[in-house]
Amino acid sequence: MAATLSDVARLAGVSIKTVSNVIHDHPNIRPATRQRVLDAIAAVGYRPNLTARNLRSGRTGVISLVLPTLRNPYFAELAEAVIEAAEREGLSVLIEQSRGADAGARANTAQLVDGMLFSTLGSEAEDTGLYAQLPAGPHSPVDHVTMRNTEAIRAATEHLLALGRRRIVALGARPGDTSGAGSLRLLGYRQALAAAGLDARPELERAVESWTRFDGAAATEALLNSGTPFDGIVAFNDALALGALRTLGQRAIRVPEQVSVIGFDDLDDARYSLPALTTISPGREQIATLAVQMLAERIAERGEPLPARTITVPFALVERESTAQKAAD
Amino acid sequence: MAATLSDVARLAGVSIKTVSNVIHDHPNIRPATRQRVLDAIAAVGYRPNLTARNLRSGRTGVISLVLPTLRNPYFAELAEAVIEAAEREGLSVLIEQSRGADAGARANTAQLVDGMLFSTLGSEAEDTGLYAQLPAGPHSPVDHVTMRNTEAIRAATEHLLALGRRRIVALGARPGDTSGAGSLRLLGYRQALAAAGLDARPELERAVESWTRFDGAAATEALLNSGTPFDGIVAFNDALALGALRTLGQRAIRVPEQVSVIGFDDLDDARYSLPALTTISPGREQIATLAVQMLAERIAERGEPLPARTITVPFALVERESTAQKAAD
DNA sequence: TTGTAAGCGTTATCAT
DNA sequence: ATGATAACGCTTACAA
Repeated sequence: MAATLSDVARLAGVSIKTVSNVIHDHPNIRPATRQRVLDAIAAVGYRPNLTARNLRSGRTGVISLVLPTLRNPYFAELAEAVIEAAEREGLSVLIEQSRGADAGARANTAQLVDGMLFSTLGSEAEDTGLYAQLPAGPHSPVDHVTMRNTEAIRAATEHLLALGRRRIVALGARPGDTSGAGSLRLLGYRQALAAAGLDARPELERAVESWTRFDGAAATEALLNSGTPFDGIVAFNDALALGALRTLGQRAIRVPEQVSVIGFDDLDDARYSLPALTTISPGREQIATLAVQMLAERIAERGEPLPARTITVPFALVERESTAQKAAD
Repeated sequence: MAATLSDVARLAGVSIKTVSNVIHDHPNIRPATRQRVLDAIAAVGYRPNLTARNLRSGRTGVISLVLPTLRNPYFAELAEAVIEAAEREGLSVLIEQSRGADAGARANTAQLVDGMLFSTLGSEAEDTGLYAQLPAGPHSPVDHVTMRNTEAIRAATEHLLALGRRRIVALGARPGDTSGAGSLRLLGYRQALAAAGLDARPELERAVESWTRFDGAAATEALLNSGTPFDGIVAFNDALALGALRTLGQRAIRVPEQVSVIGFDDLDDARYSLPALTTISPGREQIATLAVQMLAERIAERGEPLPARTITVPFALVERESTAQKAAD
């Protein structure tokens, strides 16, 4: 149905090579010929067939982004950042939902894309940045753009300490975790307490099943019911913090007057919660940009396998209402 | 680099046609031959080249979803639903962000995909379901899966009326709107009031710039400042309703005791707000499923252009805390 | 400056 | 039951 190169060539009375030359702005084309070709292109409404071009070039201009779910605003905002970064590199993004980046799920579209981005590598629901890999094989090198999990939560905790908080809850610890964002963040919390000369209190390290608003609300509920006194909450992500705010609101506990709350992720939601949530901005745009760039490099260097690289991006603490200074202090 | 059909054929000592036959489970293959081919496939780690297959078949197995932004949970949840529906049809989804489905943006990946889904057709930021179209041309027929905008808001308004509310605000009207979801929903609101024998009060129809949490909060602020008394809010989407809840919370106005609030969209957020938001569930999964199916049909019927079709899906009213019956009533 | 022709990896039509 | 071989639409040496 669609017009092809030879349709155009026939109409213009030239060879397909000449048409191709015009399309690719090759030098050495007589202006008259060029014009004739352009007219023919317009006349038949020619659009290059990208599939054929892809077969020839071995590239598709598409990368895939594998993430657990778009319903989680963290991943939705990450996806948006990736799509924008990819567009800047002239790449389109195919989104694939998959818990745990199992090879099976990858194989799905692996032949269709030039490269793949994973928001999480293991089966842990937690994420720490982005992984980039060519679709080549399971053993090809993986680049990683990550964030300063430990330092950021340490800074968050120190922020509450500086406000005079002394009974600070770590919301989001996970029992058996020894790796992943959870344990890195717990470490930062403990470091901050230790540096301030405070003892770690196990009853202030609250475990959750998953880093969701629901679990944040439930854990806060349980915390209140336990009677353990506290005056600050360092939540390991914004969803947990927003859940905590909900429970505190329900129980009529005032934030920030009675309890200071800080999150991690800087979701759009954090700006509109009541009160607006102080949080760690992990550098999402930069993570997306760098991961896409590294992947684009790998795609370009096809054949010369670059060694796996890891980049860590800086974070920022965004102060909002939930940790505002108490008026009477 | 990757093994091809002829690599396999050479190793198995057969022709590529035979290999292809084995791959496609064609009949009439001697078991011994089949086994030899399968062994060869395993030996060289052969994976079919999808790009070549696409060129041959004229299909890519990819559709694109064009939407304004993933940061808006409405679109993120819609995207998730579309991706899941597409997976069921064996399709992958490429996400493209674009305000207003201008032809320029479409052309981008049009050659790469078998079909396109738009969450909004005109330049209006509002959406009403999904539009489905082949990448063929701007004049090809467009299918539309939509929701009962008017009936749903009418039901929402009647829900508040049934609770005894009489001064019900319509939050989300837009000044010059004569078409699109906004005007359809305003119509439903007015119908409900009229049916209840109530006069429409212009001061209760509150305009907003955009259907965001921010504007919902601001409009509610303005409403309170205006001194206009009201006891219910029908928000034209959940974002507006959540913004309203924020302002009401800040002003210590109790929901649902003093004011009942109902939204539209049934976002995940609606479940976790304080109080949890009563809302209209517009049948998002069904919209996504039907739109993908219609598109898949069009892709299959390539050549026999089906006429443009429109399907309207049913809605449901989801009762939560924000319209709970007042205890003392 | 332009044309001819090979080849990307498949699928599918013919023979055999 | 299997093999040659011609497309699919494009890019690109190589010729002319």
